[in-house]
Amino acid sequence: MAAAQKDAPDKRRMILDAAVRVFARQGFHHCRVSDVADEAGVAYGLVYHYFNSKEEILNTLFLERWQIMLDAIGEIDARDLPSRDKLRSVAGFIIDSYRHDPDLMKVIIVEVTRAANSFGALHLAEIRKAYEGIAAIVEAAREEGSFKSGIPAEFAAMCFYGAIEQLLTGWIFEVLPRTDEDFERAKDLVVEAICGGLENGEHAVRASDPSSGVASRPAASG
Amino acid sequence: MAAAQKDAPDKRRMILDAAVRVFARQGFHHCRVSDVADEAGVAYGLVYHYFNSKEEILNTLFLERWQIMLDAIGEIDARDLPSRDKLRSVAGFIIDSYRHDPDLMKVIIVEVTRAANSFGALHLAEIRKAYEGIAAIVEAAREEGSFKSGIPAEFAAMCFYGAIEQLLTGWIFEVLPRTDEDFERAKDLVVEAICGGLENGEHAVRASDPSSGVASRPAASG
DNA sequence: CTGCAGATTGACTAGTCAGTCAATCGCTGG
DNA sequence: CCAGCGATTGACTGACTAGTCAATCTGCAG
Repeated sequence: MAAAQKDAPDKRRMILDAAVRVFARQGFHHCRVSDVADEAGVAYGLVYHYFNSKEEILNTLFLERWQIMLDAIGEIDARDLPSRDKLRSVAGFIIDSYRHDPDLMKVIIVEVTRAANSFGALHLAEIRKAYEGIAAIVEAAREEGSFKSGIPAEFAAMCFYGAIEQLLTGWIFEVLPRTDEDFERAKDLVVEAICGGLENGEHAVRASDPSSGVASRPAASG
Repeated sequence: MAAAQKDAPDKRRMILDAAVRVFARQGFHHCRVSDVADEAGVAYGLVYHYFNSKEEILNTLFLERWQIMLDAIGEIDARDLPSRDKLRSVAGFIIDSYRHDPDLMKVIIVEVTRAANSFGALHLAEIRKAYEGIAAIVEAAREEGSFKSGIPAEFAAMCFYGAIEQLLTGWIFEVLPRTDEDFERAKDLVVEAICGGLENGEHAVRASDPSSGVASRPAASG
């Protein structure tokens, strides 16, 4: 029993950690279960001793990490802080998650978060909770008047989360620099961009009437 | 030759259109080439008459559409408009692209844009051009002083594009409502959120207009 | 020492599917 | 009417791999 609780979780964890590396390197669909087993240094069959399928490994990885994020968002929301600082904390948490384990975040974003036909659909409810957690922060800000009432909280949450996920994607694809300084700066910049806006407050540039002829056509073909 | 330009492109186009539907419905990895052939109403082998591989179909779909978007962004940038209106046009174009052909945009976002290990990496340069096109608009705004100089144009472009892509993802996953009105409103809201920011300018407009239909998305869901 | 139970092994099976290819179709020009 | 050629067909193959399973190992309790 002591062995069962010392060795067994050990190998299981080794398999999960190996899977993160393999999935991140080759992609879930382009790797074999034997790649994971080899990376973990265990026999092929042992993977199926701990997991029922290849997919279950990915599910486990996602759920483990996502729950941590949901807990973090909930905890941040409960703090007594200005709304902007709460969003800054959320951005900081997600960015630090990437910094701490880029492979895992890569796998979650690439293989789950955007996989509308497989894992994404399966975990839709979980993914949604993250939006809702952020929306709760925005909603409180709207009610207290610090955020615009004209932008629905759920909509604002999507924009905010989307901006952050795009930054992670930029790092994953190596189109954005990845020094410690870049990560730290990004935390502040993304909050400034979304909460404060891109426009200069001083100039107070008024946009033209949105219903006017600012044409946008998707160039219909076929 | 008349036949070659009338019939041949016809079947080819039927295969491409069928592939969009099948890829969107089942996902690129979860469908068979025979599914595409069946959907198109052609024989299996004909797919390989027009395309060298299953992947080439996806590449073709992506490149066709992405080029249209790059052209649109370039054309919008060249217009004589305030920067905010340019970004409004870009957002409008992308959102209308989704509205016009949701399956195609779903495939592009789900199978290419976020597929860091396969197609995404292959088309990284193309994807990047979109960021750069948006960044050019932001950069002009910074130089003329209407946008904050403290937020790098490339960074702002990532946030802006990320917010839009997240909206599309929300529609794809059906977590956001998809009426015509929702699409139209989203165009203005995303620009207001990113350019104007979520925060209230100077004064909190607390109990100004609670009955207005602007903020009418109930957050009552559990 | 013995036997159980869970951990571990890796060869094997069963099924899948991308891509091939030889045959056939159908148009067009001679 | 035929020859030629691209378009079209769909059965077939070769390669791949997720998941199974019977054998083996290991630690421990009796």
